[in-house]
Amino acid sequence: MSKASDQAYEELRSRILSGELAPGTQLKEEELATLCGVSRTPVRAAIRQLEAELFVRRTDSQRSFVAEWNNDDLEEVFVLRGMLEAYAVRRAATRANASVISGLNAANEAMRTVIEALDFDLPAYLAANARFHALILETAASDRLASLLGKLVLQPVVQQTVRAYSREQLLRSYREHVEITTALAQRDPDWAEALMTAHIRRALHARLEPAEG
Amino acid sequence: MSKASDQAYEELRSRILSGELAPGTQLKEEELATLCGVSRTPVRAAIRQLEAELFVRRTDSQRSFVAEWNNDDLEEVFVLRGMLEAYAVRRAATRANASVISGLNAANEAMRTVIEALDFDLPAYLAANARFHALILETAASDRLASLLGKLVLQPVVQQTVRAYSREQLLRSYREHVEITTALAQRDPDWAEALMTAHIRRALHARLEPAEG
DNA sequence: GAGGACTATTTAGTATACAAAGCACTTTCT
DNA sequence: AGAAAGTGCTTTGTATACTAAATAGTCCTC
Repeated sequence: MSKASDQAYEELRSRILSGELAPGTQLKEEELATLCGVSRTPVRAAIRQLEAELFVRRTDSQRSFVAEWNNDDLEEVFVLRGMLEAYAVRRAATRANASVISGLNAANEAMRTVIEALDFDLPAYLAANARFHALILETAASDRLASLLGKLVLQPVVQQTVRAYSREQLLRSYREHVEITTALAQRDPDWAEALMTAHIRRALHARLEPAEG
Repeated sequence: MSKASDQAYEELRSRILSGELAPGTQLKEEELATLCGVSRTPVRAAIRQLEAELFVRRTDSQRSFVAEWNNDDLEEVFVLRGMLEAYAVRRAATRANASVISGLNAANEAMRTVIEALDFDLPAYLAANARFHALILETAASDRLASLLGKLVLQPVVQQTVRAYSREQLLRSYREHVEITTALAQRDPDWAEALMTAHIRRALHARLEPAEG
């Protein structure tokens, strides 16, 4: 995409994530065009993109709304994401080199630093987490897999998941990342896959049952 | 989508499937607009749709080309499709009712009829095959899963796969469908899943090594 | 003759005006 | 009063003209 399309996309995406455009809100092209300071054309492109990424749903009569999430949707996304990320990490295990491993270690260190800090820096945590998963996906070297996962790694979901985490759960998640990294360094696809499956599954349950700590 | 967009989409899709728009061909909006008898706007929408479905790939500089397929791409798609269809049939196993089972049986019967006929009717075979898989997907009742699989059930691939099949292989595929149907009727998710995984995996190998019969 | 920059041509992106389709409200008929 | 049809308003779809970017081809320089 180009300038105006990107602008519209970023603008809408961030407003959806922040909740300014709440779930269920109807997205009207003209209104959004004014909001983003571009014409309807790039707004249309942005909406279609967000629709492909499941941030937006479309009715039969072609009207767009900010997607709403119930527990079934949530479980569905986590299960699918679990399958695909497990496959990704399996592929990554046979492709990871020293530079990948050190990249993963760096992301893990960043995450630990955030967790151990006195005031919790959510954006930094999310960035480190995203870097870890993105690096694995990149190492898996599968365009199609990346394209599918792109539609499932839904930031609002992850965000809420992290909010629901206690510090102990965050630490546990960090340790899982470290162990996955070890499995990759050992080039053990089975180990990596099993760990990733458990990792994603734990995130689902953390999200379904609010943290107790 | 609406009239012009649909028209452009169908037009382009069928020309890609037929090979008239060969893999590697650059898709130029203006040219295609003339071809489809609509303006560039709906053509753009159609191209983006085909891109999401992986029929079309896009370069960094936003130019579009008909996707080319090598064996790695093929394997990747089959593996991903295998995972997702296995999950679909697992869900379907707990949701299938009598009407679903009879629908699957009908598709299977249609497939058998085509295989046993003297001159092989490829479109009829593909239709029966598609009906079987579509019905399972529908029974799985997961919008997101459907959306992901929609991007992977690539007709050109399936088409070539069937061409590569010998009559014996076709019969084997038919029998697998029958057995999957039985597993669903028994509401046995594990059985259904294992069968589906094997079914898709066999299709991959049939495609990779041309038929000997 | 090769490399690099400039220009022309091709192609995609954007804005805008107009057309068509939905939706909601009102009004009318039973 | 309820249902159905009509009408106007809202929203999306399409065409087209214009803008920006990228590519390829040419010419100049070394």
